[in-house]
Amino acid sequence: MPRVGLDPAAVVAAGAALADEVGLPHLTMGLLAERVGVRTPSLYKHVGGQEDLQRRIAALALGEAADAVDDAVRGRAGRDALAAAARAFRGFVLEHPGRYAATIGMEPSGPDDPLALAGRRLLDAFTAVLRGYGIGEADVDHALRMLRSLCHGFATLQTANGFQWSTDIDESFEWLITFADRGLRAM
Amino acid sequence: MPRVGLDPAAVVAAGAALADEVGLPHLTMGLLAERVGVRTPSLYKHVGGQEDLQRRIAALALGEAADAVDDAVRGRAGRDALAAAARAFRGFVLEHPGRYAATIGMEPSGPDDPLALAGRRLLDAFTAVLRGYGIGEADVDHALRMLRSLCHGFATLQTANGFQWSTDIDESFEWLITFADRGLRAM
DNA sequence: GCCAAAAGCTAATCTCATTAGCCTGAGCTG
DNA sequence: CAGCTCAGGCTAATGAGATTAGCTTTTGGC
Repeated sequence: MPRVGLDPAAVVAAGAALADEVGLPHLTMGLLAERVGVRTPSLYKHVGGQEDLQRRIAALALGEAADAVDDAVRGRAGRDALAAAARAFRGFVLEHPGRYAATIGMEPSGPDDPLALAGRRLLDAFTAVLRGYGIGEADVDHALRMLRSLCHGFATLQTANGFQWSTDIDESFEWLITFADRGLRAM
Repeated sequence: MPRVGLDPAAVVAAGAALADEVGLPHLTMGLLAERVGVRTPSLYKHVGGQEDLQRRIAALALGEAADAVDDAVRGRAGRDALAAAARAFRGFVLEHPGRYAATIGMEPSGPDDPLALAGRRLLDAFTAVLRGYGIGEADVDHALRMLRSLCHGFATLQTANGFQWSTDIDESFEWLITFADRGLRAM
């Protein structure tokens, strides 16, 4: 039995990649095992099971999304920052639909759960965008939720093919950025 | 063997109700069979299988959501209409999270698929809201997608417990309605 | 070289979805 | 009223997937 040299991180990374390829619902332990070159039960030496796997994929995805948004925002402010953040976020979701789907409905088990930390980082990245608009203390949380709903809603609807009719989707997204920017500036 | 008197509609309705109670992922054929008082295989006399069941639940949900939004909007215009529609939509999703979840990622098989018709009705209801704002022809589709992303994103994030921190969620939703209203009026 | 733990594996179990094939009762026909 | 048909139930069987138990082998530290 040649050792493959797996570790939890490798399994999770492979699982995330596979989820992006075949869709989260079709990510099965057997398929993942085949992908990493072991028999199914061997996976349980590295992850606790499907739920644990999905949880770790979710944490990975949120961390990557936070990195992407962070990078995009760095050095920008105002509308530039907003547009860069929104595009980076949507780009990430479209490029990694499977791993992003793993984050939906996943609740951190505690405040030091890696999932919670990654989620916090993503949130902070968007908070930085708002800072450039000089939003009042009382409105920051609401504005954050609005931005998050917009980006999350748009991106998930698009990956689900939820926009049926013909108008160009990228154009709609740019329109939406402009809409949000104007609204925030008008506060 | 006492006949139970099932038909597809009854099975779908029970399935939708059960999905709301236990969550869509936990809706199993066995559980549904028990709920309607037959053995599992008997369900297949009424629906084609899990995928068909979910499809029908989705169509039911979209139709009900369209009804709810339609009713809410009737006789209102402008901000009143927008607020009523948004609240009705979110209310529906929060009250029926399971059946609404069934609609996500579900693509109509053709233009006369009941799913497509129900989706169209829901869309029309929101289009009616926009009419009151006198949005230009070129912007209607974008604005519609924006509203949909906002409502869908907010509602699904809320049902997934995606809003962690403490600020009141209903308050955020009202804030969001105001934000959208101001943006639309400023066009 | 020896030992313990880690990392594989096979075999077995359990839950579900789905299919095959049987049975019956309800309604219609003669 | 007897008999036919078929829709709607049922039991039994199959097959996918997740998971667990328990065995074996490699690997790293002494």
